[in-house]
Amino acid sequence: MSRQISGSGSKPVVRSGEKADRKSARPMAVRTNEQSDAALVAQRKIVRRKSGAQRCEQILEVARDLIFAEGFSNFTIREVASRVGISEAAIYRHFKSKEELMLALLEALFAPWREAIDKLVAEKLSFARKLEELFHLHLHHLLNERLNPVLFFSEAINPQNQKLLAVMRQNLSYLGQAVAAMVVSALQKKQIRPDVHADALVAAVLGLLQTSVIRWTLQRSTDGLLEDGARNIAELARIVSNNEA
Amino acid sequence: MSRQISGSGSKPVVRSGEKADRKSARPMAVRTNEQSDAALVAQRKIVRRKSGAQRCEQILEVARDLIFAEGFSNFTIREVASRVGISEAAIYRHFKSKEELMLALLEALFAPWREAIDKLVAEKLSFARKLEELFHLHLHHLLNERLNPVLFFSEAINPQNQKLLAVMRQNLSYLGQAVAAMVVSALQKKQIRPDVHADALVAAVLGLLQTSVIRWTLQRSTDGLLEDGARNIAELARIVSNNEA
DNA sequence: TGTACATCAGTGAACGCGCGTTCACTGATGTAC
DNA sequence: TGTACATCAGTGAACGCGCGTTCACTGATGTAC
Repeated sequence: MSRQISGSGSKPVVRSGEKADRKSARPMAVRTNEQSDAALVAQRKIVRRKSGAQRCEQILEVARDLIFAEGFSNFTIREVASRVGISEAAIYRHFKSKEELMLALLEALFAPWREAIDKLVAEKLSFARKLEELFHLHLHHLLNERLNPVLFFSEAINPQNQKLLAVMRQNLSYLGQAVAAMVVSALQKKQIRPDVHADALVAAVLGLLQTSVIRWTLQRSTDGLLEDGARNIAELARIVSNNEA
Repeated sequence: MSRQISGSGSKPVVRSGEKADRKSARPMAVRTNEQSDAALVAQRKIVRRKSGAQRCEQILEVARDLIFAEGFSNFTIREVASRVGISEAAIYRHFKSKEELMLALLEALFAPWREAIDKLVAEKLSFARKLEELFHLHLHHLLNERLNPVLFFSEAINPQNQKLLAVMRQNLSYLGQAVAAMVVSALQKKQIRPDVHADALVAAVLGLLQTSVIRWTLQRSTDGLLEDGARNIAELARIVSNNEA
């Protein structure tokens, strides 16, 4: 898009120097003879190595931060490599392609989220409390763990990549099933009015969760996000609660 | 992404010939002396002109179809131009930049949608009926008028373009205000249980609408979409309806 | 009814850029003897 | 404890490609006289 507005700067800078700075982590304004090991290493363009596993984690972490903070458009192999402090080619030592990197990132993001949901479903709490906890859990993962809606939407938008789309669908349906389990259990325990349709309630809960996500995505601000969302979901729980029981 | 899989084909084809074929609209396998005017025109690379307004509309129409069917990733000036049957440069006679084209497209998409919503809000119907109509209206515009969620999400994802993001936000809040107006009116007319919080109900309605959109975006199928959505929103209306009145 | 001319919708070719990916090569690291 | 060597994480430079955009130019169209 607005390519002429190269506001981000920092791109046409000599990259090797950049990396060295990041690694040696000291001013090093003018090179003198009493250079440190780090500086020498930097001059020789040798980067301290990390084991494969460590580096993989680091790359995923950087990618996660990058997408969370700046969206998908800035998520390039060049940018990830630059932030990690290695060359673009080095990324390919750890991930076969950009797509592989993205799939690995998705798994790293969604796995803990699914675990947390599982744990919650199994807990012995009232329906209202469970909804409340689910909402907090969901937003916690979105905001603090950077399980990013951006990631989520992005490949729904570029349906060229069927694998990523499938992963998205899978995780969304996971959430749906968890909510359905909660609703069914609450109906059995008569915590919910018996005339409430389970499917509709599930849809309403998912809708409220998604509304919060979309609101955050569009506003990029957490102002009132948790409060409003929690209030709405509590109100939904109250409306369907079985007062006669 | 998967660039090696150049499955889409049709890209590295000589482009001028492609255009000519589209215009002359006949086989024209081997050129003979008894060529038609159209073929001659094609040979001379002269495309029958359209007035500015006509062409603008056509370009927007093509862009709309393209994004609706194939998502954002295929939405390029080249592709639009190719489908319209003119050169890329010609697009710039009608739109200053790709961004301008997108803003014009957004307006073309959202304006009728907003009008339809306004009309519905003003109508004299029960709350349940209004919700039902709103749901149908929303999905009708999404699916038939191709007011595309893809468009909607896409720039939420690339927050580099603040103008587009602003338009999205604006239209979403337009919908929110319309629903709020419906709810407030229904509360006044005592069609809704008086203990229902307006904000929460608005959020639930928006949530159900968004759920339908996300479901369609991820599944790209309308199977059961209208039925399920309508059932859920009817159920919501039923749950909050004032039975004592 | 011609004619002269401004305007306007079109053209093909090129541009600079950023992207994902690959290449041959380098030097550190771990390990077997 | 050295030494030889396979492996592995790194490098810089280049690649081909698709993108948005610009260029000088062309010929059709509408209009004033």
